[in-house]
Amino acid sequence: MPSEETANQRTVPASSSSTFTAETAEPEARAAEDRYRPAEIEPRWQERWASRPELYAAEPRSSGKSKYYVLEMLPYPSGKLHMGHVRNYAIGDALARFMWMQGHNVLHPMGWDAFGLPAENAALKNNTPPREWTLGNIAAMRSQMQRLGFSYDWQTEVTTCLPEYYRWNQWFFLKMYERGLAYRKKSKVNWCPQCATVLANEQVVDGCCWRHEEQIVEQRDIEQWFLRTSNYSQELLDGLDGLTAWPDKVKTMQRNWIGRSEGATVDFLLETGAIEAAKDDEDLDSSDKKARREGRAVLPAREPPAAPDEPDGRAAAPAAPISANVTDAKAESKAKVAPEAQSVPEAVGDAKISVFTTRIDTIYGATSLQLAPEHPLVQQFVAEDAALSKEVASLLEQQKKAREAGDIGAIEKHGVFTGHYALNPFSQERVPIWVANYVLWNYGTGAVMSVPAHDARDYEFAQKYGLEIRIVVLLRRTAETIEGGGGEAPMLPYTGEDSLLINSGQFNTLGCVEAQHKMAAFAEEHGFGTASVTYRLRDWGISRQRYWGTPIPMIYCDRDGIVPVPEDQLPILLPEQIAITQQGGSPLARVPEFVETTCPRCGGPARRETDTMDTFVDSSWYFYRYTSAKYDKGPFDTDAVAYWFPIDQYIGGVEHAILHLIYSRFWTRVMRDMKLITNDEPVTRLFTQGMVIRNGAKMSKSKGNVVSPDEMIARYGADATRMYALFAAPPDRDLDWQEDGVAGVSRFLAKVYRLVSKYSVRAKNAEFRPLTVREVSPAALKSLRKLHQTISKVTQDFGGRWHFNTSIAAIMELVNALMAAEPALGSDQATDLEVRHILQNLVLLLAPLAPYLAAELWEQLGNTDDLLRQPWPAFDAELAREDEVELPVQLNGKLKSVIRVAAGADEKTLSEAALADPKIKAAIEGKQIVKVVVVPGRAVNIVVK
RNA sequence: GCCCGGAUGGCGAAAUCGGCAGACGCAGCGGACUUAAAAUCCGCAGGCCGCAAGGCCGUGGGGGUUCAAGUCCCCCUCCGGGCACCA
Repeated sequence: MPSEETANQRTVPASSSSTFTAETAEPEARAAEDRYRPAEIEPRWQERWASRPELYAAEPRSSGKSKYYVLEMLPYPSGKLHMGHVRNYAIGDALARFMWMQGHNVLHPMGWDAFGLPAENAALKNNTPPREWTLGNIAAMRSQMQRLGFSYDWQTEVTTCLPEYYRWNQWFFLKMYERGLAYRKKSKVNWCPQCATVLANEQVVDGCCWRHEEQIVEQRDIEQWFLRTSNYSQELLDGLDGLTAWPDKVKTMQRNWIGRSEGATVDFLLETGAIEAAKDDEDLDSSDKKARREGRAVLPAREPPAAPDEPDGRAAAPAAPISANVTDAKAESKAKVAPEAQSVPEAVGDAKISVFTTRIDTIYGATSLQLAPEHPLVQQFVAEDAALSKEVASLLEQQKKAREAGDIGAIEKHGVFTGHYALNPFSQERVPIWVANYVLWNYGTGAVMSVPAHDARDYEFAQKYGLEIRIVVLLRRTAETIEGGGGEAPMLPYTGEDSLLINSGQFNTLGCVEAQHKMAAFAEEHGFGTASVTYRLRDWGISRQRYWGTPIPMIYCDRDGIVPVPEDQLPILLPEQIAITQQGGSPLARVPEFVETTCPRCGGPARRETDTMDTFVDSSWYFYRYTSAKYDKGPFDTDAVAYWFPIDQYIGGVEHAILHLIYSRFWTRVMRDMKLITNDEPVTRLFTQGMVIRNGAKMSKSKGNVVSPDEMIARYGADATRMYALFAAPPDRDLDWQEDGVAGVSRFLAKVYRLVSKYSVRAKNAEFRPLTVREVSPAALKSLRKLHQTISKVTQDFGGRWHFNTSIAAIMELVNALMAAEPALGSDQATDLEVRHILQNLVLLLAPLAPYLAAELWEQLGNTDDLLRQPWPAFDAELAREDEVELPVQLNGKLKSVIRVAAGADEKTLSEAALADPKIKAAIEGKQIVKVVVVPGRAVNIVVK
């Protein structure tokens, strides 16, 4: 038997000392007495791992193992990792290593979100080309990651600023253009007059330019490319219900962002004669509005109609038929104008005003209409009324100011009567048309009906301007007569069961909800409205007037208008020799070699689009590329994606809850509709880790509370740094960085090192195999029990809640227990087999948490194969079982004593044992026992009086 | 204003199903080893009263359910985050 044999091979007689020490004759023995030196261990293993790039590579799809794709959000290559990165990656790495050990085929990649403005700023500051700066930063950060020992497969590395990657951004863009999902239109952007350039939203701080703190950022209308995210609003919303393993918080944020609102659009006819010219002059924007109002998606003016054979009708809606002719004609004429010179004339009018309302049931209480200052009809009114024009300009200015101050919610309500009236389609009542600064042009139809009695905002406005406040909803229980309007009106917005309509013609006596349905149906029947749904989610403007991004593959030709770059001409390379200056506008526009090209259609001279894409485009699909990072026939190998997707676990900061995570859900659906992939969602499980804070604030340079990972590694080692990041708090909560805590973890690792290396010589004598409870020696039983209890605890934590802090605490307890049991373990009371079993399993438990130390000790225990592919320790319930347990005994719910009883004792035994306890006996002396509550395995409570 | 989180010793935290509140670690105190220090090891440690045995109080505050509440229910306070004249 191996156990006997190895026992005989013991090199040192156990009787030589009460605790076993390896003899100095052995070379390992000197190492064994040595201290834990991460500065020596870690670089040694880094070198060994670096020389074996296949070590962390996923196995072939045919491996037969079940796949597990674990991913951390890719970083922007700023040049240095911060502690937030370390925490994020330590979580992912622990999981990846655990999953390998659980026998999965693991994909665990890393890449770089490498386009973006900081590179241009660095270029300005240091006169370094953005590419050079970025690639240098990547190299530095990659080496930091390697020093931290993360198990990334660097063979699948993705860098978004390289043409091999961004050409597929361009390809996707062309595909979306073909499908009507990419379009160009004029839109408002942030503009800094001093920089003479467009700013990203992130560069606008409290309404001012980030470089010129006193400079208020203006809104300018600029032609931009948009992706039609709004086509997927409903699907993106519905999809959230299926994401059961996403945090509720993130789903709620996305729901808010998508902002679905159910209601109705209702047309108010403009009073006859108001604007002669308006009649029958359906223009671009008004047809847009009409389409919106009719619940259809709006197609842009200048793009081909959507393909009729849409896979499932989800992606693109048909063009609005009413305006198709007009649209096409305009598209024709406009396409011939140079892009810079293009301007979309504002709409000139409509014979009716559509309003979107969630409260059609209150329409009889609408005592005015309020239009947004930008509403086309307002423009028309203004044209013939100079005084009104001034007032409207001032309203617009107020709105702009408020928006710039980021404070649109607190704007003081102002409005002006236009002098015109519309007709309420239900009551035929004349309703004054106002312009108001609180009505937003980019939501709903840009016009609202004002019902002061049942809406707080409308009430405030009506009070101020003396408009009629007409109650049309009563609390049913208080209503006496319909005609008299006797009864109590509900608190402002009320639609509950107890509601009752009055003053509402044929709809009187209905409840609000019922009325909403009936009135929408009525409007539809009579052709002046329809039930409709509005979303807050808007199309995604991706044009950036910047250099360091993906060039948008479009060409402007004087003859042929906007012409997409033919696919076979991709990639459109970003020119690299370019002077970065502070001059405004797109830097690429000043590179003639880039701009000047020939039209793919007519061969004549033409100009390239000089804007680049938002970098969120890059990160919307990068994780698909990891599955086949070197593939060059498409963005990815669809078979590889089919195997690996969806991502099993995605880990990152909650700050990406909306932008990146909505965009990538959108992109996934577009790719699905393109038949590239079959999954609807990219990510099955999402985990958002907490921030790393120090001295009460998020680590940041400006707060001066940053701790550098390099410094921590130099002082305590990568293992201790990582493990502290997992130990100091559960991963979903904010983590308070305390350097003393890192020192504590480091001390713990040193203790493990001493313990294992002290007995490694002895352990090597025995094989490593499972033990049964029958064969273990009495001296080792306690340690083995603790070991298996720990295995159970750690395995549970990894599989479920990810509370690595308690896993680590459990392993610390185990090590403390082993130290206490050292006399027994070190003597021949315990066998080599048992020592090996305990130490080797301890090392396996540590493998995902402290990979360097684990690898080192794994080798000291005589193993030569890779720790990463070892099976996770097997839990033996028999070995873990305690035969005696302590149970609290309460008196009237208060702890009075603790009894030791056999595990699994029945109620009667427990009750008797509790009552026999001397402390309890004394305490209940002379009292009457009302009852004894026994919960086996939990507690005994004696109720007395 | 609306929607999410959170509040437990000097500090980070634990208590997964309602059953010994404070595991584990940090900082602290005492001791062993040492000429000394470092390192290491052992012990103490929620608050108040008490020489002690022991008692009382204690998970942001107030109420409730229960044999039993950090945990469940109702109300409130404070802190963090998201959204916001969204019609």
